Amino acid sequence: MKQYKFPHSQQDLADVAQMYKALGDETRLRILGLLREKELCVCDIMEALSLPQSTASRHLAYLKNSGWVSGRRVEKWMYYKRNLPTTQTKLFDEIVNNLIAIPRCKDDSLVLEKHLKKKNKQECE
Amino acid sequence: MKQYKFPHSQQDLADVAQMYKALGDETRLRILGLLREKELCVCDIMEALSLPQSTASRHLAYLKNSGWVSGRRVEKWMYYKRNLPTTQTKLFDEIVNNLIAIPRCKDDSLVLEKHLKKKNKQECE
DNA sequence: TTTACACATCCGCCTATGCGGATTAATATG
DNA sequence: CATATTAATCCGCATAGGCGGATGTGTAAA
Repeated sequence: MKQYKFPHSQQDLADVAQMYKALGDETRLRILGLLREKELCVCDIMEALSLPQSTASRHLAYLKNSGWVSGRRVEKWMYYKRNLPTTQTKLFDEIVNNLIAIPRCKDDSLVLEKHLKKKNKQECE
Repeated sequence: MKQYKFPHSQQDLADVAQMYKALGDETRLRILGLLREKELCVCDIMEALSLPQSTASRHLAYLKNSGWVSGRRVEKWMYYKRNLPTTQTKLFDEIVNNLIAIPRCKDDSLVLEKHLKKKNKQECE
């Protein structure tokens, strides 16, 4: 899996989908919830969520590769923390509104416009 | 798959994960992009994105079951439109901040606090 | 009721991804 | 080097979910 960067509003569609994919798992959401404000090592997360070590580590790797967190080694421990966005942020409604910032989606809209203009009340209504 | 409702800030963790899962696919992001402001029928989406009919229909069903869109039949056509959130919205940074509103994540935080207090500088630092 | 159209669902196929125990790797410490 | 600790990766297995052609369903018109 390639590396993705936060934020994603100007990136490829695949990158954006990848970031959301990372949020589409209960365990990863719980981990992100813990990392909301604290930097934590793997053992903290394991114990707080009662996860097997391999499970905790695997999900942290997934979150890291999706661009949500980053890790640094301190002696024997790996500490993970959120990647903070570099731009101001918004939310759910914005999630959809911001899709227009993705080149592929912008192209799609143009195609749709052409299509709607062409059929122009001939079909579908 | 059970039905989910927008917005999800007070719902079960599984519901939240399901909504994000729906965003974790390029085709569904493109479809949501088209539905940003217009109500469209399946054939519009098929043609705008050059998708086979079964593919368009399947993704729309997924988006509907995840709570992102709703559909209504008008004669032969099925029109889909976004489900508008009922509360004000924010974005990426907020996505993580809002995890604390999910009961399971809140519980997790309490467990973590207990854990951190217990080890209290005995290990890991 | 037959036909046509728009759409939903079924189907087989294939890849992605979840799980957690076992193993490997990295980092101390003796 | 031997050992302990922490975390990453490997492994086999199971399920979710992507794909698109084929088939089924609802609606309308002839």
